[in-house]
Amino acid sequence: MANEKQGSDKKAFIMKTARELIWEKGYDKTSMRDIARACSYEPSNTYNYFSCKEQLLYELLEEETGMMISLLKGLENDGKSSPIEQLQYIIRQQVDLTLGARMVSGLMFDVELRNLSADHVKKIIYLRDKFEGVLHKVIRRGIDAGYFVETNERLVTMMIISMIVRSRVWFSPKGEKSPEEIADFITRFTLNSLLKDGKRKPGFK
Amino acid sequence: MANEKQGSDKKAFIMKTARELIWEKGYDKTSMRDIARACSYEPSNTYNYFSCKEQLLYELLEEETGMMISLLKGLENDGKSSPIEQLQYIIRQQVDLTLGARMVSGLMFDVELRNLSADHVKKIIYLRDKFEGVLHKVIRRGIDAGYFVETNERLVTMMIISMIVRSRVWFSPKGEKSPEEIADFITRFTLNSLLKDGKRKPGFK
Amino acid sequence: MANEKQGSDKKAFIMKTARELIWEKGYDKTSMRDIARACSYEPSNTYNYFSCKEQLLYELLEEETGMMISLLKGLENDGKSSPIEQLQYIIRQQVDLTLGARMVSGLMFDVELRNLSADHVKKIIYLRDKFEGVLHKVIRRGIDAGYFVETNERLVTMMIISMIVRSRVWFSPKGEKSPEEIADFITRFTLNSLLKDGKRKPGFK
Amino acid sequence: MANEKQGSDKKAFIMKTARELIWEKGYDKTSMRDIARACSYEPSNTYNYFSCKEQLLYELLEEETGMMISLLKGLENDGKSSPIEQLQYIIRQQVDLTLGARMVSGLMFDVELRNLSADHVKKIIYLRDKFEGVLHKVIRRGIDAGYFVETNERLVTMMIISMIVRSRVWFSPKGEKSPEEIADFITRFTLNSLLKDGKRKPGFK
DNA sequence: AATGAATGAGTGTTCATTCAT
DNA sequence: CATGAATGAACACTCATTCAT
Repeated sequence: MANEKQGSDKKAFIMKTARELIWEKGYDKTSMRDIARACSYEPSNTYNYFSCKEQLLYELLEEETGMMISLLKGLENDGKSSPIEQLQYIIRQQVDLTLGARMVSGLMFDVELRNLSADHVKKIIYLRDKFEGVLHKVIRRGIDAGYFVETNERLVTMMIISMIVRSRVWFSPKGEKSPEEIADFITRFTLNSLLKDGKRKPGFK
Repeated sequence: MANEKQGSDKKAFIMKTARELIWEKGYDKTSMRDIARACSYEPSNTYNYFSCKEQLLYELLEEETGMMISLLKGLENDGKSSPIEQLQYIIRQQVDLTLGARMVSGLMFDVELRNLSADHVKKIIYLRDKFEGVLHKVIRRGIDAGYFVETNERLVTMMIISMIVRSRVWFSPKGEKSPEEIADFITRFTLNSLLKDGKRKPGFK
Repeated sequence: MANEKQGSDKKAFIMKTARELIWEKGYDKTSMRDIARACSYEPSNTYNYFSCKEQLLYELLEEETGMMISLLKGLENDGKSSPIEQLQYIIRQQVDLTLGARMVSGLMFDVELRNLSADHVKKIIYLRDKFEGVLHKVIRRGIDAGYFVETNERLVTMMIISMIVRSRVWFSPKGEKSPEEIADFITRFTLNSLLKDGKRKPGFK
Repeated sequence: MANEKQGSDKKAFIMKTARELIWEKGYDKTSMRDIARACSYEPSNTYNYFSCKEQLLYELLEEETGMMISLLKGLENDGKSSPIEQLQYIIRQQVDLTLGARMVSGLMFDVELRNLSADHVKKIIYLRDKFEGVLHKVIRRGIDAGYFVETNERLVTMMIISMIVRSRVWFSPKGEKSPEEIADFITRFTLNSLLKDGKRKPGFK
């Protein structure tokens, strides 16, 4: 009768609401009261779903990391598509997650991590490492297959993630570039650095 | 006589202390009490130097941006050194600021900006734009002079800053790479992307 | 068949659990959640058995007082055994109730009384007075029969109860004295004070 | 201008107020708001004087124990007055502390002890043991000097304290007995038990 | 320049309890 | 009988800030 969304999965509804608020104002500035109010119920009720505020943040970040990883499922051992195509695919997916309508991951991840308990940090880092591992492999395969110049794949991974994640800081929905164009730019910028002479395109915008 | 410096330096001392704490724990988690205690005086005394907490943060960020810019002084209209050398110089300076012993700028900048008043945000953004403007020009000069491939210098600027700034997230002082090596890597990664075929080095680590 | 006892015993089970917790932590520090969790069901279920927390406490104290009294049944009008034997019997029973394995009464009684409603307090006091009345009579009979020196039997009653009740504060299960020995000591200490010269034992430990 | 008492020793004023409230309602039922309201200032101000609620209780109990002990100063090594006089003196002082106008110690002590941190409990127990030690010695001296029958002085100490402390539970200011009379009764009851045949009074009320 | 007392709004969280299912 | 969701009042405590001294 009331809110139709609430019936089926109230916990998911709280998480969605909380994510938006934390995304906007940050974990510290978002109070349990804020979240409850935005869900239009009383603060104490939140504790029927999450044991404490930190637990809520943890589940949020866990969900996010999960999403990032799930998009890469199957890619790791996919031998058909070229490393170039794979790189392009990964960057597109992650930029979409960061800047797209579903805006779900990104800088929040980096910054709010320190609000987690040591135990929870460990778990999230474990997931993040799995994600980074996929990127490592793709780049390494590109080098071994002769597409890319010899380089340090771990650092390249960091560069790519940095460019993606921080796009949230300077991206403007009203700006001249769409998320897709930004993804393409990051891809071109990266490939232009990695590809050997002769395999590169002359320029990129 | 012994403490003649203290009079004028007291404010600087508070800022230094505050910067370290905010750097470590974030603006929200750093209370005026924390700062005062670390300075070993009473909280109320802070208000003899700063009208409010937000003002303190503002002056911190202003000082930071100032430092970033001052390192670029003279570079903008320097026609002698090549864009390649200039790029290398800028990246080195900024990485040092971010990861070096004086650790003073970086991600804090991006994140804490939202704790400023609208008016203060405007002022900081103005300074930041000046900084970015130098990078634009350097890259544009590199393109015009035939060193770099044709590209969007604004986006390239963002890529470079992203790679620098976020290095703070994954950098470990105990890790295998020193700040200098990271600066070099970012420089090589960028130049490898920008330089035309034949002008690049075969690989980079 | 197997659990035919459970139906009616469930309430008793809750009371047993609640008593232990309240005994240990006190009424205020024992939440309905605590009790429910210790019974391994949900808090709201408690309200199928007790209208509110105060009611639960009331029934607990009522049960306790009942136990204290029931142990004295028949004693009041028992003309056979001497007042000395009767006093000894009473003290033993009450110390056992306070310090014995079933640990069921004692200081909790004194302290938690203020958590009851005025109405409930009255009822409990009424029962407590009945208990004290038995002690009065025993002592009075001892005086009248020439065993005990002339004294104020009401105050003597208070002394005896005080010694019994507060034993819970300093009693240690690992200590050198067992509950039985403590009961004996209280009995000897009291009798030594009450008995006339010549009827006393020379010393007591 | 406002409250004349506040100026000189505000902390003492808070403690006095808090003691009365805790005495009346118990530690758990007395909120920091209650205490602040009774002092007519805002709750947060309490924390300028006490780091937390537990610290307030601790200082209260420490003060109390201190008072109990200070009344015994000089008694321990006083060879002039007889153990009988000393016992009488101690019981009078403690009953006065418990039931007199200054009502400061007593059952609260026993019960609220569990609200202290382990560390604070240790400190209070240490002080309490000092107090009990004096009683031990007085009784032992009475035995050795031939006044008292041979007995366990530690247990006798417990009996005496129990009778004193719990008087608070049944004492009524409107009742027939004054604190002085109660003290006398406890003294007589005790002495009658301890004194040898022939040294006792025939009865006591 | 520095302090200590004071404030009032706010924080995360707990609690006894209710109610529809 | 039993549950899970919901409530609203309360709690200890923290915060940035003010102000008289």
